[in-house]
Amino acid sequence: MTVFARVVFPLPLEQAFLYAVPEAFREAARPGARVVAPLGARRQNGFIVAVTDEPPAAGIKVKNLLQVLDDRPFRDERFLEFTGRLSAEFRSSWGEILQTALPPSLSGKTRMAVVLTEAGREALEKGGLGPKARLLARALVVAPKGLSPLALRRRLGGGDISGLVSRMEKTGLVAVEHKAGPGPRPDRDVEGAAGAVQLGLAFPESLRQAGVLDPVERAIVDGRAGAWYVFGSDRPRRAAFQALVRRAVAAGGRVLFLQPEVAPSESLAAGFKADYGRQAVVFHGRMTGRQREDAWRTLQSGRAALAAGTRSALFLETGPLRLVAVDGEQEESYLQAESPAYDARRGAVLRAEAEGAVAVLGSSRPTVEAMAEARRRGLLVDVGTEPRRAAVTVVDHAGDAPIISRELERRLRARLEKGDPAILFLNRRGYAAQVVCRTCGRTPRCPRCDIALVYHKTGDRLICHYCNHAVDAGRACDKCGGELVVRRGAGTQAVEEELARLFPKVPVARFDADAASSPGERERLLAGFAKGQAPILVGTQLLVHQPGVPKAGLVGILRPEYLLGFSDYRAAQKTFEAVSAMLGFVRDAADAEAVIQTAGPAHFAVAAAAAGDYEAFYGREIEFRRVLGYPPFAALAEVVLQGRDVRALGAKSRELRALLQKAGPGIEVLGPAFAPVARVRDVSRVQFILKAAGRPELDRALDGTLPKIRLKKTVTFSYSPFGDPPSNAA
DNA sequence: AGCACGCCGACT
DNA sequence: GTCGGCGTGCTC
Repeated sequence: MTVFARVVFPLPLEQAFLYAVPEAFREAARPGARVVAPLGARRQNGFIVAVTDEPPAAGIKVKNLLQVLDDRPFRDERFLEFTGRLSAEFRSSWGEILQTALPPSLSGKTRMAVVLTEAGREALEKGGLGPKARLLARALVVAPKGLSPLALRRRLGGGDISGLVSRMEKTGLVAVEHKAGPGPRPDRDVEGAAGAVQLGLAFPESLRQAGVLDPVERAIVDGRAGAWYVFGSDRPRRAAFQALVRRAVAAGGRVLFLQPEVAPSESLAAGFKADYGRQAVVFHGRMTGRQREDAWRTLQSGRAALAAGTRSALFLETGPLRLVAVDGEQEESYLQAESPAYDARRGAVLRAEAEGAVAVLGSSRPTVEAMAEARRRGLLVDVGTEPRRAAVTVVDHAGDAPIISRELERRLRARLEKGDPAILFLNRRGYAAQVVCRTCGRTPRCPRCDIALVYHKTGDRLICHYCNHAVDAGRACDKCGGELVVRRGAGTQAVEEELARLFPKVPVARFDADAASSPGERERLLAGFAKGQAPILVGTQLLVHQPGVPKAGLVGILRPEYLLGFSDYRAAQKTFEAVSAMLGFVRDAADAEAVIQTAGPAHFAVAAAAAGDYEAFYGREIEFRRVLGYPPFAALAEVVLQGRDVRALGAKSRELRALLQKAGPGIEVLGPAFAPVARVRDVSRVQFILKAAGRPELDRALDGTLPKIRLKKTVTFSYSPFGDPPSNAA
């Protein structure tokens, strides 16, 4: 009887491939084992996801596996099941997900090398080669071990050389060698769980509402799976998470704790170590290979009870999981858009489910999608919201008024006299896009990205904010040759200048992508502000996600309504989130204050954020979603097609539209339209929005149509951390 | 993705 | 006849 293995590869392919398992590998070829298999003309590392004795369907010629790299699976079947569900839900490659779940020491791929043969060397010396072939041979002469096809291609200027190489291989000028992948993993030195858990004086925070966490704690203690949402402000929420971590660790379990950013993960791990006297591991995408390897080894030794990190930590091998926590649920950094696409918030719930652990998401300002589902399913744990102590003033401020209103100026002056620092937020760099042609009125646009260029006073230049393409601001209009004039707009640079006019003696630190382009520069700017050398800090969204910014006595938020202009059904939520996050930089004290200058003070997202009233925001937003049929009341998918050739892109997108419309009743097709970023580095982007009552309808439509469009495409689905609501949720 | 294959125009 | 670029389709 022949045994077959279903194998997935770390390639952007959704399908699995069937291979026959040679007798010698029978024992080792189990789900989760890494293998080398022939795929087309190459040898390719992959992962066994299933073993079966069912013969292949007709028309499929199975090949033998070449090698099984592990004598035991690199992860258990529950982890495999989790990644399988994740890949299916996000329509991303299972193999790519498994590849990212590999410790660095195992992530090496098989290498292919093109080497020059003796005949090739002779031909080169005799000059009997074409120009291109000669260049290739020259590159190989200096590389006796050969070059990978990719490296070779780069050395020859990046063009397609596959035809050339295969011809040269046929004529014996070059040979293509295959080098084996890395050997089996070294044996682990598993110590088993370390000594008794020491519950120090740690975790001093207590919950006001005793008992609300009881069901969650019971599930952790009993070792049951489950999912909950902890809603509340920072202090009670932290207390709740600490209580849950304590339960999980006391029960001998491991904790996976996801955070939106690196800094809180580091402090969480440090606090845990101090409190428990046990190891904790930090993991995030910016670590070096060596650091990742160390983290893996610590986890595999069994000494660490807690792993904290950003979205990539989702795949760490922790040992027996009891709790998967995700704080700051509203943060979009949990979403990975590039292949393999996945959402770590949904991933946390899926992983907990597969491994019999409890998943707990938390935030002080949940996405409405998560909140709605948590309520509907009875998963909401409200740990209480502490009122904000600082005062917030909303100033009605028309778009053409001076950048800094009288009101803000007055309060700034008072702050400065008290020696109290201030932070101003404005989400635009430079001077804003107000460069126009005096004759035809057009705004110059980036020739490659098709967005408005932004005037930067430094160097008197116009700069594209997507690709950094820059032109002289003194040039003539591209369209009519007229004179370009700079109309003063409102970017961070203009704010800085206005401040210099209003407060000539006060140094101002500007923190945006221009002024804070390097980590060193960022540190220097923030240190200057922290030490009081520059009592005013002006920043963009970049500042919001910066660790270690000291809180201020006054925070000014300028034109937050700008965010509402995005063509996205989540614009109000994004605005509420951004304004709330900026308000988080006000010192939590009765004498501290914030000023919001906006042309849309009546908009509920701005008003609710100003009032610190999540419920008010949620009530309005969920109603808006219901009325317009947006998630969570419908399932939505965004399909983005990309291509260099705009005409081909247009033809393909019309074709896709026709296919989608035929695909079924119950699918609403919006588009094609240019994506918000219509062109980046010469690649144009066209998007469709698909709306349907539920996810199954979307999948059916996409299954039958997407494979027929041969273009680079990405699909993003509406967000749902607890799983999709039923189609009739409305 | 990466690779083969086949087509076509350019060059010798 | 080569050579070299490019589009298309497949990989168990």
